[in-house]
Amino acid sequence: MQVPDLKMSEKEKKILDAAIAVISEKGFSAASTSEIARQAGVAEGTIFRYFKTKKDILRGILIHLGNVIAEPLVVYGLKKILYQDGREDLRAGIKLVLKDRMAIIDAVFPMLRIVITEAMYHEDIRQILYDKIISRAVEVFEEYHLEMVEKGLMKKEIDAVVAGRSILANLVLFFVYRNLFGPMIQLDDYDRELDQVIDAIMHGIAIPAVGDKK
Amino acid sequence: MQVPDLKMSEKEKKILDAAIAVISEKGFSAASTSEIARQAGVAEGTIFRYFKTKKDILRGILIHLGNVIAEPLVVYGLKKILYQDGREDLRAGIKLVLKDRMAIIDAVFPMLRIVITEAMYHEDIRQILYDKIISRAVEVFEEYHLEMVEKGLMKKEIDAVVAGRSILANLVLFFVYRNLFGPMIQLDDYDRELDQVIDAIMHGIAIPAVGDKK
Amino acid sequence: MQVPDLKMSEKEKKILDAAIAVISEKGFSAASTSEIARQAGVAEGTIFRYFKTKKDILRGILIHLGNVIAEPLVVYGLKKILYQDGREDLRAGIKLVLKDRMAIIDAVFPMLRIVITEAMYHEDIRQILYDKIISRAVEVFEEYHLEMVEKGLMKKEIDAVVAGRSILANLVLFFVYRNLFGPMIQLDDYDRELDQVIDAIMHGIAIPAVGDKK
Amino acid sequence: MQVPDLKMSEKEKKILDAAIAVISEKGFSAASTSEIARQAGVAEGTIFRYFKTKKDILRGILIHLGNVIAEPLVVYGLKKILYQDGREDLRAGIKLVLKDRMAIIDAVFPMLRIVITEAMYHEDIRQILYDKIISRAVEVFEEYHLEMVEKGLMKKEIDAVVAGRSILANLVLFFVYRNLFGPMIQLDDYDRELDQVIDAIMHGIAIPAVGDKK
DNA sequence: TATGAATGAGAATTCATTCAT
DNA sequence: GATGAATGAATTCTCATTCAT
Repeated sequence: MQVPDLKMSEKEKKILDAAIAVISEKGFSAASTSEIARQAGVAEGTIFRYFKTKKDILRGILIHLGNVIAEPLVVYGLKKILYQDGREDLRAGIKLVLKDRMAIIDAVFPMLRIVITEAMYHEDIRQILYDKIISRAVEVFEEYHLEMVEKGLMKKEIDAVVAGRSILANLVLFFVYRNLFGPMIQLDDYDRELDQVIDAIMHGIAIPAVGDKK
Repeated sequence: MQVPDLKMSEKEKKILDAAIAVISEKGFSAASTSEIARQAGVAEGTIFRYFKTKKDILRGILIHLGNVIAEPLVVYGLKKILYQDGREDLRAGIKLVLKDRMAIIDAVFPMLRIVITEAMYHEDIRQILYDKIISRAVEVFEEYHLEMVEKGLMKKEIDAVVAGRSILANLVLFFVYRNLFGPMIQLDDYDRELDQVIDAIMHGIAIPAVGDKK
Repeated sequence: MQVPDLKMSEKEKKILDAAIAVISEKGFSAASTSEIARQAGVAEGTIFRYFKTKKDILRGILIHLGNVIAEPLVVYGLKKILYQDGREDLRAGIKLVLKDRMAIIDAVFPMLRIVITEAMYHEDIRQILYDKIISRAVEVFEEYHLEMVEKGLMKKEIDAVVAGRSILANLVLFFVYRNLFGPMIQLDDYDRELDQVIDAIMHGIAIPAVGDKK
Repeated sequence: MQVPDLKMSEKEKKILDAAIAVISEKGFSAASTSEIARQAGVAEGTIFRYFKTKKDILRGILIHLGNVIAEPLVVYGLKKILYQDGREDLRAGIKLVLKDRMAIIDAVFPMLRIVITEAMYHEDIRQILYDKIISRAVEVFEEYHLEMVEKGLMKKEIDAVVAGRSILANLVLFFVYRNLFGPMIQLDDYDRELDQVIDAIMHGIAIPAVGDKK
C-alpha cells in the first residue's frame, strides 16, 4: 500500500513508503538512510530535505500512521460497527471490520511492526503513539462500550479498557501467530480459527459453573 | 537475575548478563559491543573470544533463554498449575503463577523484550523461539487444556492454542499497558484490574444471550 | 552599516551584507550559503547568479572593502588628521580619528575580521589586502610621517612603517583585548586606558636614561 | 617542531602534529579529519580514540600550547629576563629572548595562527586561551613590571597590561608583517628593523616636547 | 530573472572486528 | 587467555552547486 496523503509531495510520499518498507524489514537502527534513499529512488541528501534527522523519519511514520491511517481505520472503523451499521452483534461487527479492513491491516502491518518495536524502547515514541492513536481508540471504544452495556450486550463489570484490550490482544496475537509463525505450524482454517478467537473474546475459554453468571 | 549455567565460564556469564542488560535497554542494533564490554567489565576483544560475532551474542541469549530459562519457567511453571498444585480453578492458577513467578518474569522481561523484538525481524530467531519455547509451551498447555476439558472446566470448542493465546494475550497486554503507558494513564488498582482481565479471559466480555450457552 | 555602491544591484548588496554578517559571525568555512541566502532574503540559487562560487563571495567582500570602504576610511581618514584638521598633535589626532570614526570602525569590524582571518590562510587574499589597503595606507602614512618628521614631531630614526605599525598594533590590541576578553577581565576606564596606550605609542614604556634622548 | 610531551603516546603526538600542520594551513573548519589522519599516517577512526570530536583536537592544541609550550616560553622566558639574567636593560632582554626563542616562535607560529583565528570566533576557546596563557603571562609580566618600575626602568604611569601589550603588539605585528607580507614588500634588514621596533616600544615614536617628561 | 528542489560528494563519527602484545 | 589499540567500512548528515520551472 502506498501512503496516501493530502499535503504531502510526491517525493515525500516515496521516501516515506521506502522508509516503511526498509525499516519494517530490518528495524529502525539497522535500516540505513542510504538504503531508504535507494529504495525511494532519490539521492540520500534528498531525504534530509524532508526529514531533518533519521529519527524524524520514524516520527513521520508515526504521525502518518496517526493522521492518515489510524483515523479512518480506528475511528471510522469502530464507528462503523457502532453507528452506521447499527449492529448489535459484536461477532458480526468484528468480522465485518476485519473483512472490510483486511487489506488495510495487511498494509498497516509493516508500520505497526515499526511502531511497536520502537515504542518498546523510546518513551517519546510511546507518547506519540499514545496521543495519536491509543487515546483516540480508547475514547471511541469507551463510547461504544457504554452503548453496548446499555443495550445489555457487554458486561458492565469489565471496564472498557480491559474489554477493548481483550479484543485487541486476541486479534493481534491471532494475526501475529499466523503471520510470523505460519511457516512453522500447521495452520487451522482461517475462518474457523477466527470464530474461535471471537468466541474466546466474547464468552471466554472457561465453562461457567452452574449459577455462575460472571 | 543473573544467568546461571553449567558449562559457561565466569566471563561468559558476565558478558551474557551485560549483553542482556544493554541490548534490552537499547535494542540489538543500537547496542554497541564496547558498551557491553564496559558493562561486563571485560575488554572489548574478550567478547569476541566467546562470541565470534555480535550476532552470536544474540544467539547466545536465545539459546540461553531456551535452555536455561524457558524450561523451568514455562514447562515447570505450567506444570505447577496443572499437577503439583492440583488446582482446578483457572483463576486461582493464573494468580498463583503470577504471584509466584513475578520475580522471574521481571528478570526474564529484558530477555523477552530482546527476543520478541528480534523475532519480529528475523526468521531464524523466530525459528529458535518457536522450537525452544513456543512449541514446548503449546505442548504443555495442550495437555493441560485436555485435562481441563475433561474436567468440564474449559470449553472443548476452543482449541488449546486459541485458549492459551487468549490467556497470554490478555496478560501480556495487561502488563505492557501498565508498564509502558503507565505514566500516561490513570492506573486502576492492580488487583481489581487483574481480576477483570481474568474474567475477560474466562468468561468473555459479552453478555450471553438468553439460552446462548456458547 | 550597509554596503553602499554604485554598480551593484539591490539584490547583490543584500547578499553581500548578509554574507558579511554571517561570515563574520562564524568564519568563512563554517558559514553556509543557505544561511547567507536566508539572511539576505533571497533564494539560495540567487546567490549563484551574482557570485559564481562561494569563494567569490569572499572576493566580493574583499573587493568591496578595498573599493568602497578602504578608500574613504583609510585614505580620507588619515588625510583628515594630516591636512584637513591641520593638527600637529598626534595624541589629539588619534583621539579625534577614533571618536570620529568609531561608528565606521564598528561597522567595518565584521569585514575586517573576515579579511584578517582569511588573509592568514590565503596568499591571494593577502595580496588583495596588501594591494588595496595596506599599500595605500602605508603610502598615506609615509607622507604624514615625513611631514611630522619635518615638523620635528616624529623621530626620523624610526621608519614610517615601524611607526605606523606601532600605532596600529597598540590600538588594535587595545580594542581586541577589551572586546574579546572584556568579560574575563576587570576593565579599566576607557579614556584612561586609551591615554596610556597613546602615551606608550608616543613616548614608550621605558624611562629614558639620563642623557638618553633616543 | 614536533610536539614534545610527557604523558602523550607516540600516536597522539603524531595526530596532534598533523592536526597543527593541517589546521594551520587551512583553518579549522576547512581542515578535514581525513586529511589530518592521512598526514598523521593513521586511520581516520584512530583520531577519534584520542580526541572525542574534531573540536577536541582544537582544544588539545590549545591545552598543549598552554601546558607544554606556553609555560616554558612565556613563563620561563619572561622569568629569564627578570631573574636569571638579572638584566636591567629591556632592550637586551627582548633581543635575548627573541634570539633564544626564535626557533620556538617559528615552531609556535602555526599553533598561534590556529588559536588566534579560532579565538576570534569562539568564546570557549577564548576562555581557555585566557586561563591557560594570557592570565599567566599577565601575572608574570606584572611582577616584572613592578620590579622594573622600582628600579626606575619603566614608567609607573603606564599599567603593566598596557606596557606588556605594547611589547607584544609591536613584536607580533613585526613578525606578522614580515612573515605574511614578506613576499610583497621590500624587507628591511632584520636586526635594524627590530632595533627600531624596540625603540618604538621603549621610547615611542614621537619626539618629546621640551620639558615634556611624560 | 529568481526560485528552491534535488543532487552527490564529502564531512564527522561510530563500531564490529582483528591482532600484536 | 585477555587485552585494548588500531582499523576502515559504513553511517548520518551537510552543503555548494545545478537546473527545470
